[in-house]
Amino acid sequence: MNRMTRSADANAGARRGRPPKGASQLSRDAIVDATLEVIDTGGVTAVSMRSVARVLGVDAKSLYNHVDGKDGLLDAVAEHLLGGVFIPPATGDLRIDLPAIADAFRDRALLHPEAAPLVLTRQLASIEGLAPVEALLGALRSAGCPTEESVQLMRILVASLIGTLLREAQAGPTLGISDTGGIAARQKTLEDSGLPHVIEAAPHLARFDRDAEYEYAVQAATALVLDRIRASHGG
Amino acid sequence: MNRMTRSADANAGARRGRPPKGASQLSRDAIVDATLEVIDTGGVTAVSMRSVARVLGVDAKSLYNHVDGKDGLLDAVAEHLLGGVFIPPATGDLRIDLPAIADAFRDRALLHPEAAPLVLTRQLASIEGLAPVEALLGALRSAGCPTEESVQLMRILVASLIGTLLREAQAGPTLGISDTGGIAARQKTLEDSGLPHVIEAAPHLARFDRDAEYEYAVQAATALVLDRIRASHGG
DNA sequence: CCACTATATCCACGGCGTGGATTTAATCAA
DNA sequence: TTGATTAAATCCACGCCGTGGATATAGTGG
Repeated sequence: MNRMTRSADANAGARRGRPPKGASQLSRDAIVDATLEVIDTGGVTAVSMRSVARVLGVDAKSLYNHVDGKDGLLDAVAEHLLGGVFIPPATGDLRIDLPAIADAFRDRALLHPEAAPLVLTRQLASIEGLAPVEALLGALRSAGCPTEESVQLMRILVASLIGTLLREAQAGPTLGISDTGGIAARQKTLEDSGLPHVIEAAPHLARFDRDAEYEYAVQAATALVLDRIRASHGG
Repeated sequence: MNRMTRSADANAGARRGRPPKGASQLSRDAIVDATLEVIDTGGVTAVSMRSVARVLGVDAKSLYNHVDGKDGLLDAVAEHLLGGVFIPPATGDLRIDLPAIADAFRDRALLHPEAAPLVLTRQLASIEGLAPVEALLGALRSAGCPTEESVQLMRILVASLIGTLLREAQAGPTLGISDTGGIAARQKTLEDSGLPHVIEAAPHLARFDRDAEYEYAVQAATALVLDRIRASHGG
């Protein structure tokens, strides 16, 4: 499962100049892959020019030939993930198409859970990652929603999707199994807050079902859009 | 506008032991204030134990007596901001109370724009910052919404508010004045995307009116809640 | 008065991002 | 073919960073 195994590791006293033709070239893609490996292992905070270079068996400064510093590296990772969102063909039914777009985005964003904050919070200037926007606009427009309102609705949908996924990603690798100890502790904390409605709702607040929350949010957002469209051009 | 001006600056060869009674004691609040100063000046990335200590005219390790490392420092800042959310008394009308809660949260989150990501993305285990949750639950419950559904709706509201404010904060200090050059450039980029609906909507996508987007999002979220409640216990 | 604890500084270590110099190989112009 | 240019790599070094550990000073409780 190594990278192309340039040398053993840690890059001890390697060749000095540009690598000969046949030799394995460092590439932007390989760098992004290595970075994702680091992220999966130790989280985003474990990413450093040096740690990524170490995975590749390469000098840190070599990365600069393919990527624009650490920030550019993280941008590249976000773009790579966002660019890989696969949205199924539209059916023309918003009740199907909106959830499908959201699902595609979610799948990609949570593929590498530790990398989710990157995907969800980086604002990239690039063209990559526009596919979901295009798909959402297409779905809304073909449902009869005028252009400007489509943009507004699209923004709301994206914002609440991002908010929902951010929470899901931050909830950690809690798989909902035998986390009951954590739940009980959380509930106790909430009950100690002294806030009446928080106390009343503590059992529900302490619990967290990733899929159920996501489904509920998507369903609500879809209903919102349908209402808006009905009210706008139907009434 | 200095901190209490312990020494001139950079803390050159200061006293060595515990400060005498009358002398200015370092405090958690002073540290949080200094951190916000650093954030306002240079963004979250400019925060370091050393930079904050420099502002206070103090050794970096002194901060550890009041704050649990750098992560604890940032948590303290987030808690401080979240704890200061002031929510006006409820009127009983969701159409007024929900926007009021959102406004209070927004005001506080954008008070220090560079610190917004902290407030919006940190998950804090503490009791602080539960006020908005309490207020939202109270508003929903007193509108007749059952406990569990109130929790679900509250989560949706929080998620979309966070998503919206995150976008607003990331949009940078664009004050909407004479940014037309940037708008035009953004529109050009979008038109080069090759995506038909993006191209069609480019003029709207390129533009960004902070307040208008926020108002629209809050209004939509409020409408969503009203519909849900009507459908649920009214129908 | 003495032990203990709280609060401060100083020192030091290993890791970080990256500017700059150097080395090697590929590529292109003549 | 040959020489200049460019691309891709390593090495070196600087000034930051978080923080572990030692030390010093002052308050505090028996």
